Amino acid sequence: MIRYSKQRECILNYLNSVTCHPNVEKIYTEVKKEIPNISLGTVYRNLNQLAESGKIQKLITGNNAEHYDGRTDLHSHVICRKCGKIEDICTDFSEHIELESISDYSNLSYKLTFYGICPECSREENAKINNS
Amino acid sequence: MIRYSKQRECILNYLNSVTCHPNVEKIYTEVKKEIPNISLGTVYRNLNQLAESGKIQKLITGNNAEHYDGRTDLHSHVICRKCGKIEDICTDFSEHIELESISDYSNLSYKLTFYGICPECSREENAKINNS
DNA sequence: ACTAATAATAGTAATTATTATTGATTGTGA
DNA sequence: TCACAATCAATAATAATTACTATTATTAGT
Repeated sequence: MIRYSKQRECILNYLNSVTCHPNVEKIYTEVKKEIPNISLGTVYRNLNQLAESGKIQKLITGNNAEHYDGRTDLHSHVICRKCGKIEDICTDFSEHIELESISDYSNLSYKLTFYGICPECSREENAKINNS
Repeated sequence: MIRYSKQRECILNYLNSVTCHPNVEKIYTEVKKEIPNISLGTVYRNLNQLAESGKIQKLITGNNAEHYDGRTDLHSHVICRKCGKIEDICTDFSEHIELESISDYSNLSYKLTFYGICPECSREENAKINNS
């Protein structure tokens, strides 16, 4: 049985209040402002539970640290290869991807993730080249 | 300058000889059969280097452990939500995904990953339901 | 409202995956 | 062949996550 806790509510509220895709550390420090003695384990436990119950989304980014998204609708992300920043992609591809025909796995879903260099990192890169 | 090492060659050979998508531990134990005193650090270092130089592909699966793929062409994977098994998907979607129009990031690429329940895990699931 | 049952918590220890360090060894261009 | 940087094995260190335990808080039933 799942019962209320103000810690979990606070975590969910935070994720719903931002458009970024924070990692656990960021979530921890933000929620700490509301509940100063919250424990990191509590944050992990509740994030997993919220993701399990579909109230938030766990993102797999490859930046060896879990990131979370308050949006639960199907959408894509673009991740910067340099700085690891994550942004939403609004274009919808679902009409092009017919899940049934893909494989013999059941309950199929998909994740479409883009990787690139964000404008800020591109600018830095160019500055470096011009200076050398 | 990159120079030859039998350890790296052995790792690459192993990855090219299998169609599965092993994690570091599996690669380590397999390569150990050829080179018994190889060090785990060496496996990590060479996997990163091989991935960097594009000879193999690092997979981001969410099963908090890196997996690697000897295939370097653009293809998709399907991952079982239960047991974490990874398999190749042959269908090509690239014609549906126009990278340029996606975002203001440069050097864009994408990863399309499917999640589902594999036939084996489905069967287990059904057996469980029938027994209870 | 009171209480018993137990889910959730804080704090901390343990685990797991990965990277860094170090000093010895080895491959390669000169 | 020789000099030297790349690579190695072994091990220590770090980072991310999970597990443990005694305490606190929520909830269902009275």
